[in-house]
Amino acid sequence: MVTSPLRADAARNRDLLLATARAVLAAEGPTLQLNDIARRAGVGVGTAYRHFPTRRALVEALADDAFTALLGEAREANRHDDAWTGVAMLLRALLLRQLADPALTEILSTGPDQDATERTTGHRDEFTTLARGVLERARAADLLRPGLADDDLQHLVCGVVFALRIGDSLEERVDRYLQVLLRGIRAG
Amino acid sequence: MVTSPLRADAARNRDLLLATARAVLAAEGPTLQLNDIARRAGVGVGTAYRHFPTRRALVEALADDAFTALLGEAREANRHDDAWTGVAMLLRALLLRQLADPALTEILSTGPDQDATERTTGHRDEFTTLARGVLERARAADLLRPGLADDDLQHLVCGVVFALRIGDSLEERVDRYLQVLLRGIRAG
Amino acid sequence: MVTSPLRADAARNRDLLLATARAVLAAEGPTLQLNDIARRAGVGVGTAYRHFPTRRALVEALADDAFTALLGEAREANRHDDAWTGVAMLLRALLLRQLADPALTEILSTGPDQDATERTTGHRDEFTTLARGVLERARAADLLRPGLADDDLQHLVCGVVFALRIGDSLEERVDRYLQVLLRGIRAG
Amino acid sequence: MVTSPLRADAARNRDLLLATARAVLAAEGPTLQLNDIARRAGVGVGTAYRHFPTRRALVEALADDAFTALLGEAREANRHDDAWTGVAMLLRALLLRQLADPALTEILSTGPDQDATERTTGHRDEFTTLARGVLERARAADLLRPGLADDDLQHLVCGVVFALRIGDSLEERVDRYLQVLLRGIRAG
DNA sequence: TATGAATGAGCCTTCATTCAT
DNA sequence: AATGAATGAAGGCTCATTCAT
Repeated sequence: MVTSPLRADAARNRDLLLATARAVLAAEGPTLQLNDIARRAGVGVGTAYRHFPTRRALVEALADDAFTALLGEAREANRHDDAWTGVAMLLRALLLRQLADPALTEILSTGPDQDATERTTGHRDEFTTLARGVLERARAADLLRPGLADDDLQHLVCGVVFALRIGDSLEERVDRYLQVLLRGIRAG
Repeated sequence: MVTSPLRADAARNRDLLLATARAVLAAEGPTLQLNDIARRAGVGVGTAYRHFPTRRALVEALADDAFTALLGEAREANRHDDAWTGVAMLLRALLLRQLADPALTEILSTGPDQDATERTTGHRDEFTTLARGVLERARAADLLRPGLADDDLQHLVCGVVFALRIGDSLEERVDRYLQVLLRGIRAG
Repeated sequence: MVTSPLRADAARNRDLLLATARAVLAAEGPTLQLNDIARRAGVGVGTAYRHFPTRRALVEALADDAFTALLGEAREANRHDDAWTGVAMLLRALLLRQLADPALTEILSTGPDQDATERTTGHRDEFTTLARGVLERARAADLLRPGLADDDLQHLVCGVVFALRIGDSLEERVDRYLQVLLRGIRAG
Repeated sequence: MVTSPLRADAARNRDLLLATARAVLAAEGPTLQLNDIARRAGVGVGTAYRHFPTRRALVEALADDAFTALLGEAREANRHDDAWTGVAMLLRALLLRQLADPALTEILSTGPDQDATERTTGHRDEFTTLARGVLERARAADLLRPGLADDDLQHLVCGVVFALRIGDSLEERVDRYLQVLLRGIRAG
């Protein structure tokens, strides 16, 4: 079954809702209210529910661009000659993409069983595969602290994101925290 | 003026409410609702509000034991001969206490301006002082990665707590993550 | 922009709420509770709040007809040839409209700063202007006891309404009290 | 049955409650809350309820002094040589006492059937008798507008009180409004 | 398909009153 | 007699979701 292309007006509404939700998410934190988004988008609640039957579906749609970009960066990390540089690229991308889009953090911090769309599950699987590649290479070269599972790394990055969001002046702390993480997971 | 000891029945209710809240917090996450706690404790809503006028007051009361214990451990870390061991003791205590009591994480992850009681503000100040002592000693011995502020450390530990809570089998991951953090913040 | 006409069902609910509120107000005094009105109207609370976001908005809507009618009568009073008859018409209308609709008394007895709608503020302003016209004409002809401000008159009528509502058999006392007032404010 | 004299401490508490209630009434309007009064008086709620089992009982106790003083003035009015002066004295006293003590207005604006104490009922009866005397004398001398019942006068004064309380700068309006009333009720 | 009115469960909070201490 | 903790009905309001138009 192929998803039928949206009618022009339906597509416009969908984009409008996403743009509005993104703005609200950035400005007011992760308490998305479909009602509120619909009103601000100048669209009926019913329309909002048609496009995004659950809050989760909306969050996934919001995160989709960031997730796609992240996959591209993960592929690049995988291709890089130097194994450790690959790890650094991967984690850096994972960190920055989440900082730039809180919706992505919500997706990555929760289980795949909560995914509303197959698309997100697919992204998740692909990312897992790519990350495994990057990390296995590093492990093969004894660059990674022994005992760290792939999931551990992903969780730790989420943790760093959380740590960064606690205080102010986030931007100037990003590299500091990233270096701590990288040094911490490195062998030796 | 000394706070008068509670009447026996009042003390019983207070404890009942705290125990209930602790159980709910552990089982269902940080969405404490005073009404709900009161109902589950088999106590009138009014009683809950008398003891804890706001959600924050309840969380602080919940966290109080853990916070007190943490202070004791921080003092111990401060007294330890070896500066680096002191740091490890401090961060380990900070990590374990939060894992054991989610209320403590809420207190530590939010601003002091939200504190409802002076007692909590006092704890916070004392912890800050103790931590500064521990960390300054380590800095004086060039044991700590340059550029890390005291707050950074506290935030990073909160981040590790967050990371640990994302997945399952939390206990077996604790030491792994803690080692990553310690290695990451160590100089050299 | 014209206020769009309500959908048929919305209009029905609005009218239902107003009718219910009017009945309750007449029967049980000025303690309007939105929750209660909604329940009695057989309508969800949310519906009540959608139509009347505050108690004040409801009271203003209730008083609207009476206020509009009062404005008509005030215009008529203003146009009447005889200045004193104009005064009598004005005060009589002010008195009778309040007796017929307690909501109007609430509006007139409280400050314009509490108005929820511009419409009510507009009514209030227009009434003030009309009343000033009527009273100025009477003052110019030395028919009004010196020293009485426009506001005094309005307050005194509210006072007479209050006096009438204290006891029973209201109707037969109206003219008596009105005559007392008219004689009292007349010069000489 | 004679009311037993209060123990000294009980009398002290009673006075304390009354003084507090009077202050609150003056400062914050007629929404007396027994709980609140008790707390402000530094007395247990239970004690407040012992002394004043209902809100009404408290209001009556509050009004008692004013009511007693009013009776004295009514007697004086009754004794005055000039019948019309007697009326003026009576109404003036009735007006000023209410302005000075809102509790008195509440008593006078409600039915005798709501009285909690016999004492208040007695006051009410005595006042009625005295007022009847004053007014009958005036009627006998054809000084009073025909058709006005004793109750009408009392209600009208309550209305004037209400009118005075609507706006600001109450004091400077008292005499103006009182003159309106006196002129209005006078024959001719 | 789009709309937005309607719904009502459910949370927060207050306060009059009772009753154990 | 005094105290004040406990109670819980009740009111205010929000918001996720459904459904008539």
